[in-house]
Amino acid sequence: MKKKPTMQDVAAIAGVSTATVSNVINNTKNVSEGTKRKILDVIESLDYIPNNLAKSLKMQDTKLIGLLISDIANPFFPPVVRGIEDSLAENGYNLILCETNSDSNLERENLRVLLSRRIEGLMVSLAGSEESHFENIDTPLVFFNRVPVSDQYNKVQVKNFKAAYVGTTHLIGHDYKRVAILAGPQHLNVGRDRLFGYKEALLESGREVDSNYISIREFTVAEGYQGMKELMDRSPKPDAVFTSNNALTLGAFQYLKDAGYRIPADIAFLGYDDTQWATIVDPPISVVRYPMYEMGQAIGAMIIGLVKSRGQEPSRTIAFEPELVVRKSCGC
Amino acid sequence: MKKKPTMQDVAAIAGVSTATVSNVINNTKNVSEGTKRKILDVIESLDYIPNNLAKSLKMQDTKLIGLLISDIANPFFPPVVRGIEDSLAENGYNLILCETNSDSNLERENLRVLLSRRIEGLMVSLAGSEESHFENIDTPLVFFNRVPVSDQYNKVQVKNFKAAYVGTTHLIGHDYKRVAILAGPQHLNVGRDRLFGYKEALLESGREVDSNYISIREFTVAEGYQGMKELMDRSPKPDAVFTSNNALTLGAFQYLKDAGYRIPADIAFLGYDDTQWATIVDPPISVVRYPMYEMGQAIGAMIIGLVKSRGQEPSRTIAFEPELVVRKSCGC
DNA sequence: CGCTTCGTGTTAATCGTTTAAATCGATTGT
DNA sequence: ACAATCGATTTAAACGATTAACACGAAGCG
Repeated sequence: MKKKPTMQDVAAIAGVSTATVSNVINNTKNVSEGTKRKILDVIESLDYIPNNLAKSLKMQDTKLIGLLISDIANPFFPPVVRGIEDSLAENGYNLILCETNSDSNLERENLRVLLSRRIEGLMVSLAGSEESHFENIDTPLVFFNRVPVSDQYNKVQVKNFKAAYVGTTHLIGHDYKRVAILAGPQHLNVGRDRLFGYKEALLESGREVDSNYISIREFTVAEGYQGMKELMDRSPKPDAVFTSNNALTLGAFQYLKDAGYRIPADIAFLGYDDTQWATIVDPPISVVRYPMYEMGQAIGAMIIGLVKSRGQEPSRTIAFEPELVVRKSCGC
Repeated sequence: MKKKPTMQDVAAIAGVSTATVSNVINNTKNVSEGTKRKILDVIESLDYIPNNLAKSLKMQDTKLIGLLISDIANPFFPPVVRGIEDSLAENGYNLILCETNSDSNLERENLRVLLSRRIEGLMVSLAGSEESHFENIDTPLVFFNRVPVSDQYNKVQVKNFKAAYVGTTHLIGHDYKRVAILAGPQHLNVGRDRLFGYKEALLESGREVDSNYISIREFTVAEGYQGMKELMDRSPKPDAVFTSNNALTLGAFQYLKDAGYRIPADIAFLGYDDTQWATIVDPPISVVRYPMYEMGQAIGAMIIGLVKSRGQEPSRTIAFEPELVVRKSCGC
């Protein structure tokens, strides 16, 4: 761990000034072939790597973008993050990752740290319903997935309402009589909008909304399991269910298996997000899905755009279309 | 995007020197209650957030740790990264994530930018078999998952040999006659060691190693599918298979389902890594697994330890024990 | 009363770059 | 022959923090 060589060192050994060294490194001015060669040789022999902190300080840019999410282990995020990373890398930016564990206080703290690191842009999937700490930051900001309602912000979203609407309508269309939903927390847009979509589909086809067939749960596997059990304990039992998040889907499916229900004979099943296992379970399950990698790319592209335009653009929202993938777990 | 206030600004408005401001922010010297209050007020009113670049430059530390992996969308990584993040956050470090897409050239490039950002430590799961670019860096370094053979490095590993050995032995013990393996690339330690473990188990129990029952494949779902097909086209067919990676497991399982084989009646199945779907497929599959989150924590703890001891410690290797989880897909 | 000690606060150098402005010798044009 | 121009290089001032060294008035002490 000896001290790393600096540009001063390079300059001294090559017998030139730091300005010249800087100029050959960045190709920013003409330097004679001779001195250029000499400098490059010294750089090589010292294993000199420029200090980007100093450069960033002087240049007022860091090529660093922050990402603030609840939990990378949530299967929704990895493909999205992959898309983001690819987008950023293409533009020479690096990603600094912070997890909030869905805790708004941690979110606020992490936000401060990121800002003090002078990130040039920030992408966030909200921890909770608290969003005031984002109000006056003057760093380009893109929300995705869990987004605030206010449209003063840039967002990359999913058509949550439509996803649930399309899914529920599909089930209704195949003549299931008692369509249930495993819904998410109502303080999150993703929870609310999907429940609304479900209700609207019911109402539009002349059905009633029966709260017995609605279970509102946290977005976890365990809650999905419990929620599904709760729904199947109703009498009469629902004959179809839409699980409005991937964790809920997994938990619900597990319960139905454990309890010995046959799908779709006893109950039709429509899940959320096209996870790896959707096609290998028995029966392969139908789902409402989004192009997650592409969403990630869009998020990355949007933040880069904002950074380059120095935040002059008006706020935009991109909303991705859901796609219904019909397999064997419900009417088809 | 107006210019952010600096410590100079705060000092000027509060009518003190920057030294004093710095001292109240860092609690590093006694400052009278009065001036402290005044300074804090100014900080508040300006929304002043210290510039960490300047601090890092002066202090020669960044509280930044690099992570170099092939692809966050590989289901192995998310839980590990979660563990790493938690470990780092606990110690006030941030994570900067780079993906190599398993390309050693990209790996080398990313390494350079990370070093130029003056990360204090680096964690890497190798892109390929090329590792020379890590040879002379004097930044604390921890390899995990895909690691170099040389024991001059710090590593957090998995007992790959043992995992395959234990798995294969289990299958042999339940009297399967023709135990096959879906093995990984032999230029990676994880591919090699698992194949060795399989062979060793066979030999030790007096069996022969039959290359007809070995399919060497890339670690992808598609290759798993093809590889499984290849194995089932042998005559006589294998009556048990060990799939030595999670992607291979998924692909292989998919093929067996598609081709209509019954598990374990037609073929016993032993998978790798305890993924979310292992328990909901039919039958629930037995697997060899590792505590991924805990591995992540260990990796994080190790790099922090190295950073704090300034790299004085001798190289260490931590190797996690595999655990055999027996479900319904093979003899039990 | 003179000397030290103490509590607060300031001065100024420093970290490692970038870059506008200055320097300096050689070349060019008239 | 002399000014103007040009190309290559250097000088030195930033960027925004930290901190050793110093300054200064008040208090303590023999």
